[in-house]
Amino acid sequence: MSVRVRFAPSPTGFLHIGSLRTALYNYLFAKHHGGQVILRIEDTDRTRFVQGAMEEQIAMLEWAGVTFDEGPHVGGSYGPYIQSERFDLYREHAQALLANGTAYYAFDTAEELDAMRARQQAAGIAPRYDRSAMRNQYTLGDQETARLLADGAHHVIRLAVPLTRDVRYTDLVRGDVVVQGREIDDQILLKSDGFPTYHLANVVDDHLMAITHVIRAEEWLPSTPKHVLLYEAFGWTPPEFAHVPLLLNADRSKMSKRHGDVMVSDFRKRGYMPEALVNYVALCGWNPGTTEEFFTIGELTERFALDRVHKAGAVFDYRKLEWMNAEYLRKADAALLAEQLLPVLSERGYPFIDLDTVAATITLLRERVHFLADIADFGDYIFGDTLAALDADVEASLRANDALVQVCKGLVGTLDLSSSEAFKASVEQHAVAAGVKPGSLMKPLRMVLTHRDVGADLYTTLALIGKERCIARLASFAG
RNA sequence: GCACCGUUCGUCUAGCGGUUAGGACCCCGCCCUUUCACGGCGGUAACACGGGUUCGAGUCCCGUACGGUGUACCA
Repeated sequence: MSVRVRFAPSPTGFLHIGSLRTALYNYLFAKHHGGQVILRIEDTDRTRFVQGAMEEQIAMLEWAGVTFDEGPHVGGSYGPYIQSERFDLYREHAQALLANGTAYYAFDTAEELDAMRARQQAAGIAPRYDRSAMRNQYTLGDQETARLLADGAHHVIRLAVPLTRDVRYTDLVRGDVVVQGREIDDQILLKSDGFPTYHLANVVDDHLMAITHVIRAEEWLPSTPKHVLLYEAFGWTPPEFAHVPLLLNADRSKMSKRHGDVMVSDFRKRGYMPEALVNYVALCGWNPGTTEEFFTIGELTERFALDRVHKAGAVFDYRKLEWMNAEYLRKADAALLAEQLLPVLSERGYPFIDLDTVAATITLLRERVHFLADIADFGDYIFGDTLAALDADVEASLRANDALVQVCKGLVGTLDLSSSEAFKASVEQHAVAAGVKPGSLMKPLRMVLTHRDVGADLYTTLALIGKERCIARLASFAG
């Protein structure tokens, strides 16, 4: 049987970095086995729906290179792929459960349920739906239930969890998991508004869409027994489950907004390359078993296996991500990067610069920065005509350097940028005349010409700035 | 509280009974470079604790501690 996995986000906002990783693992696993990846939108909670969230999430996924074989945006033969368009299906299936006695009607109000929980809490017992004390099909009887239903009373449908047995399943990441039935709540399947809960919709859809492997985050682990029970109630074979570890904040809590950027769009905005983000995130919880750590998404697909997924959560290390982005920045094609940098440059008000110059600047400076856009700042003395203001003290000490002033003056007429050697020779000539070693002039010269004390090789930098602008800068300093 | 899951350097991790416990990020030192960075070399740093099992345990078992997740008519 062909592998079919699904990524099932709910359209309540932007795509979380953890969701990206879950989607990625699904994608890698399916593609590794030559299977299909399905996108399904779980919008059964009408109150949390956010307009445009689905499109945003798809866009971010595609930016990262995670694509789908089926989904609301590409179609497929198991649709519709949006749960709100499948409501009849859930109702029918809930009815089937009612008919075979694995589900029942309940009529409790929110207040009654709150009171129940308060009582349980006071008594020091676990809050769980008390089937024998609340207003439901069991306590009311079939006749009263039918009457209430006929009256149009608000009701829900709950799963009748068998109290006396264990529920067990094998998790592909964690191994065997056993939970006692009495620990599992009588989960609501169909809400009083007629909409299904996640639990029902998820099981029905996974079955109907022929999903073979459910790969999702660890937070779903505690509710998996309910799902296993649902498959049983329907008489279906459950899919394989794999619960992948969470991405964590530095304090080891579930990765969240308060501790830094968590939306994929944030990372994109900050200038991360998708290849770097995917590579890094893949390594949070999975490794190939070797010491290699650079992988394209294709290589990840080749190597990925669920049995090499780590069990414990991974603290998200922004610094290592940054390092990895820098690595990708150094290896990427300079011409391609130049095209990406061009709009940034014009946004910052630099005059039009030809692509080759931008590419050459990127090649020159990329190993000194972590992000492509940093080059726009770092290379301001190449891209712009005017230099950043000089610190007053620095300027004073520069002007106090007689030899430097003298050399700069001389260079105005004789600066030779035809080659590195020619440049050095022209500096040397004036340095000797001024009675100083040429080497001692390199730093101050850089200061005069770029207003920076650090940078790439001076000759190459100057060549990029161009003779004309260099001479103007020398003249403005020495003149 | 209860249930489930987890626990190797600060962080990501390798390890699947016998290792000087390896790699990467970070940090530090040296080299390269009259700058910065890259690069190269080297260094600091970990098996949560207690019992077993075994000739031998980071590796297997049981406890304890700590942490996380869940405990909704949210997903």
